[in-house]
Amino acid sequence: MTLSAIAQYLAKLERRSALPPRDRDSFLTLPGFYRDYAANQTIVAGDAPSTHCVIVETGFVSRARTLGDGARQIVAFHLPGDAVDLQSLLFTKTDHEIQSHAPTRTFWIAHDEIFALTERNQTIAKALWQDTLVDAAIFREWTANVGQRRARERIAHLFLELAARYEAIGMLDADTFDLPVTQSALAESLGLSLVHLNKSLQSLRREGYFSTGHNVKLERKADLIALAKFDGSYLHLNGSRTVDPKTRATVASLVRSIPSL
Amino acid sequence: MTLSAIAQYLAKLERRSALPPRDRDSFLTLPGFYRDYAANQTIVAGDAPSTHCVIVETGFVSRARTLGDGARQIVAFHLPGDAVDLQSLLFTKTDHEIQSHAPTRTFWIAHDEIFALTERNQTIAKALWQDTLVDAAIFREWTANVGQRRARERIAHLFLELAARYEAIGMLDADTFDLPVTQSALAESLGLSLVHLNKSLQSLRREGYFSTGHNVKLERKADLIALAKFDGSYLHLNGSRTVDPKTRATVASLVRSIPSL
DNA sequence: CGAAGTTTTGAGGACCTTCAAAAGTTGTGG
DNA sequence: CCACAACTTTTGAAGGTCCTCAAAACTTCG
Repeated sequence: MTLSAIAQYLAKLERRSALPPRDRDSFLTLPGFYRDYAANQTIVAGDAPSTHCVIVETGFVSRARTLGDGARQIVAFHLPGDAVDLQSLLFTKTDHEIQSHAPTRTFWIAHDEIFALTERNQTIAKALWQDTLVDAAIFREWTANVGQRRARERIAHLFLELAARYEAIGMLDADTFDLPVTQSALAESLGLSLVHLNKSLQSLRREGYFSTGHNVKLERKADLIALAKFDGSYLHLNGSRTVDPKTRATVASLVRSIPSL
Repeated sequence: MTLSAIAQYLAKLERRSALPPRDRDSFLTLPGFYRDYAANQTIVAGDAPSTHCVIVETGFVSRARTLGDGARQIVAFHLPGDAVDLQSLLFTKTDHEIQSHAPTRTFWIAHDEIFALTERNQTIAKALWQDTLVDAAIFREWTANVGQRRARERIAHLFLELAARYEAIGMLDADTFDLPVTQSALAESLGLSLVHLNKSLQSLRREGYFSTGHNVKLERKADLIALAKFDGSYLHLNGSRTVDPKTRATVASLVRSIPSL
């Protein structure tokens, strides 16, 4: 049994900070509608007006930015329970394309419904804001990944990120996860040419780091972590804002005591 | 006369959506303290607890992520009137270093003060959230820049982004802006080696695209835009939601009074 | 079984990196 | 105000990573 999109998304938010039961209900009753897509379809076009927030219930989705000359950079992959489009909640236009890579079921919530909810519920507003900040942390990590690592390390890093995120939603089984994208899409997400991505993938497979098919099985996860120098804390998957007030006060006073330079 | 850090930041927020006068006041009276830094100093360490939000009043600041092997990726530059650390407002730890590249004056506001304000003021909460979303859009664009463009185009793109952002705060004068960073830092922001950055810079200068010193003068801006395929809409500099024109004019005139350094 | 899409292979060359050192610049103290 | 140290920019050269082009092999699906 698959949980509804909203329930999955709620679970994701609550992994970071729990919500009171009443808030939970008002979240779960947000009105919206479902929409299904086959693989390789455009869910939101690059220049579409931004009116709804899309949550993935099942499937696999990418967000891409198309540059002037036709080059595309995939800037995020989204798994079940991810909110794809909160990034454009406060803008009138999306600035990127959303695309399905596998049969995908989405739930659509009008922005106005979200505003109505956040305006009367601080806790939820904060949880949503936090979620967009986690996305932003992932964007930064991707910039670092593409800017500082070379092909094999980039691949390893991406696979480890996906494994960690699948694990968080209970969909990592024996270090194996779905990756229903073409090598061409992988290349676009890693800033590599298709040919070079292919050869790098092969060399990693040959060395037994992982095997790939419709899914990826990490065979030598520890070695991959070492190869990519992976540190998944940027994913903020475990409760991060559970700081007891006493600690907070102590830290604050420490900071205050640092003299100006 | 330079506007205070908060006033500059408020002006930045209001360029996107105007605030009612009362909200403006509660924003401007946020308590905090100033801290000054010489060039090339660490403002926030990579593993520091996240307790305050830092606004740049004057100077030039970078945010960088250090990878396991010592490689660094600068993921953002911040100009006067930018809030550097809103990205970690809802986390307990920063995951990046903040560094000054020129003599810099910062204003520090405790997170708790910001929470207290946003909890009683929806409009401000939304404006701050929106600001973090704009930052995220810039992160995405940087990923695309590093992933899809080659050295000369990357440089052109970065310079055009900085020019647009300086222009928005009234600090672009004859297509000239301050860039008080070493080539080494530039290289770290663009995912290039120092040597290759240097040679690419030289070739662009030789062809008359721009001249550089402590500041950058874009001599052939239109050609640069074509070279980089630059489309600055991701910066969300002009009112993207609702700005009442009168307010815009007021703010603009305030901003105009900020002199160049 | 054929058509369309995807992965793989090969080869040549461009882009970019690394290493190492020289030249130029900035800041400091005598 | 000069001299020296530290830092930054520039140069050269060799080599690796990665890209482009082009075509073959493989897979998927109607």
